[in-house]
Amino acid sequence: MKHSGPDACDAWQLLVQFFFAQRAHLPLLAAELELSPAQCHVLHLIEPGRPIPMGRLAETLACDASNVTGLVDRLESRGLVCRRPSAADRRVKALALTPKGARLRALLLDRMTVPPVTLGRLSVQEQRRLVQILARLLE
Amino acid sequence: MKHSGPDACDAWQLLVQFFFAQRAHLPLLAAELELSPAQCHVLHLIEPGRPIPMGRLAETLACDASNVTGLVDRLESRGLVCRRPSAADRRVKALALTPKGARLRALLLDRMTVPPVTLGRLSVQEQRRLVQILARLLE
DNA sequence: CTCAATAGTTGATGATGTCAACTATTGATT
DNA sequence: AATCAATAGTTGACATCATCAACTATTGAG
Repeated sequence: MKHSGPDACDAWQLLVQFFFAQRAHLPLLAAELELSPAQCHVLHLIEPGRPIPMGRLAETLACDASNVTGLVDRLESRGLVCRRPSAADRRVKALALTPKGARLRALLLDRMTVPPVTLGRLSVQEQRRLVQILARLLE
Repeated sequence: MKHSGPDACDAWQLLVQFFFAQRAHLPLLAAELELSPAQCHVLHLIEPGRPIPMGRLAETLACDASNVTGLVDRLESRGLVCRRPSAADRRVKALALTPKGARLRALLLDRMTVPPVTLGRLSVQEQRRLVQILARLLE
């Protein structure tokens, strides 16, 4: 018994293709801000004013906790994030953006969300449809 | 003169979000096949029966040529790809999949293109629309 | 109070990625 | 034909990414 029809497979295949295409762009974009792709991902996940425990970060990144330690070490040494011991549980350390980190994050999101020219080939109606569909995909 | 309207920006933002969500899945999926994310990308780019020069690979991956050397060294030592000197230009080496490599690649694509459950939430009509839109985005 | 479980760090190791320097080959200019 | 800059790929040095195992500190259940 098949869960997804041929159209779902086609769509997914295209999304995977899109994913690999983007994967190649990220290092260049990151380098311009003197970040690595992994650091971009971390910065992307720490929302301003919403500190996040390191453990949750490891979970979202699907990587080992010790990897997060190193990643954060480097970001912290550049003054982009800071570790704050949690009041509720003294084992956990919450990561917060410094003002400098928040500015860099904003710049990063800004650069990343400049749509490529190909998006301009779609009509406004198609763009809206795409938004609707993707929103349901990600919810 | 405006290049992209607000809808294009929204759409792109969602695609970026999708990208980061997928990025976290890849290492797990790759590990099941005893591959790294980078190796998945390489394998994805070498189509069976269509050898590709190492330089082109570096270009597509947007990374240094020396990086490709190491990447290919490891894949070759596992018998997944082989370097073939080009007849036309003895400087270039074309990468081809071995039968074993082709099988692993097929397995990889198979696993990657299993649509996530969220795609099933879309109607078939929406799926078709998504396919149409993405196809134009990637062409 | 004890003790297993959890959050994070450390150290060892391998993979990824860059850069600079190198070899071999190519192709254009003289 | 001889030269020489440009190109394809490799090598070595080095930083980063990522895993694992072992460790410390803290928590929470019994």
